[in-house]
Amino acid sequence: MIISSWNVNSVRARIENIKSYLLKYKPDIVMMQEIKTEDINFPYDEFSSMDYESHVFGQKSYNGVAIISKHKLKNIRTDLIKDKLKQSRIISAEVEFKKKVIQLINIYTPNGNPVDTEKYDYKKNWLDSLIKQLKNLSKKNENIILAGDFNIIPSAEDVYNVKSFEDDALYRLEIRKKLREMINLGFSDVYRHFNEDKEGYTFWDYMRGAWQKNNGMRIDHFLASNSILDNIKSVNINKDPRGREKPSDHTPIEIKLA
DNA sequence: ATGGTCGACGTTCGA
Repeated sequence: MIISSWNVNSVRARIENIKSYLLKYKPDIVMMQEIKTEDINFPYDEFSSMDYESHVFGQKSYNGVAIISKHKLKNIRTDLIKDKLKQSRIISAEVEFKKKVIQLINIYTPNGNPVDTEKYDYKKNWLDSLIKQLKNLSKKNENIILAGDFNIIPSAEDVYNVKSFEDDALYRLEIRKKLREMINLGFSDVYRHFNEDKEGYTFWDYMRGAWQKNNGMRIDHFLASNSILDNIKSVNINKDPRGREKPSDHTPIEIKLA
């Protein structure tokens, strides 16, 4: 089973790019972020005609997350985080795999820039709320896959020019520590589990020819409960969609379960 | 040097 996470930067603007990806790589489940639309305008029919069911937590113009799946998903939840601003940034669902119920949690963490503003505080509070919830959920179900756009660069080797990011909301020590807190609850950064020091960028800005110059960063992640690591056979950052026409600024990261 | 580029119920904001 292939599970993919992809910040699509508008599901409607990206629909042809997404369909090409689904046709070519046939992921079983895609956890999407930044769909940038209300539920009512989500392209349900496009995906159902390709045998995907859709579960959507949308929002007008900004944010929004969704999970599309070829397998039946259960217990869809969008209430896992107390969000003062009521932004649509988290959706979870359960999928059964080899007699195990795996809880899939799809997140779009606030960007947090510029630092030392209410935006930065919102990111910190949002992450604190997520950590608290993860702690609770881990007690109930030891099989959790948390994926999405974390807007966190884990380490210096995960960004093209660390000097310019030292005081950025994606890399500040305080923010990296929150990722560490999550991992310390009993999770692994799946990409780093399989790749000790290999570059694994998932995002390249539209500006300044970042893609052509490979000025990227690794901010889209899969965290998996250590108890299900044995079921994860591989991880792949699929750079194909980023190089196509009308790309998102992010590219999908995929894990294979068996 | 505050540029550059995307997307959205856009004439500006968020990334």
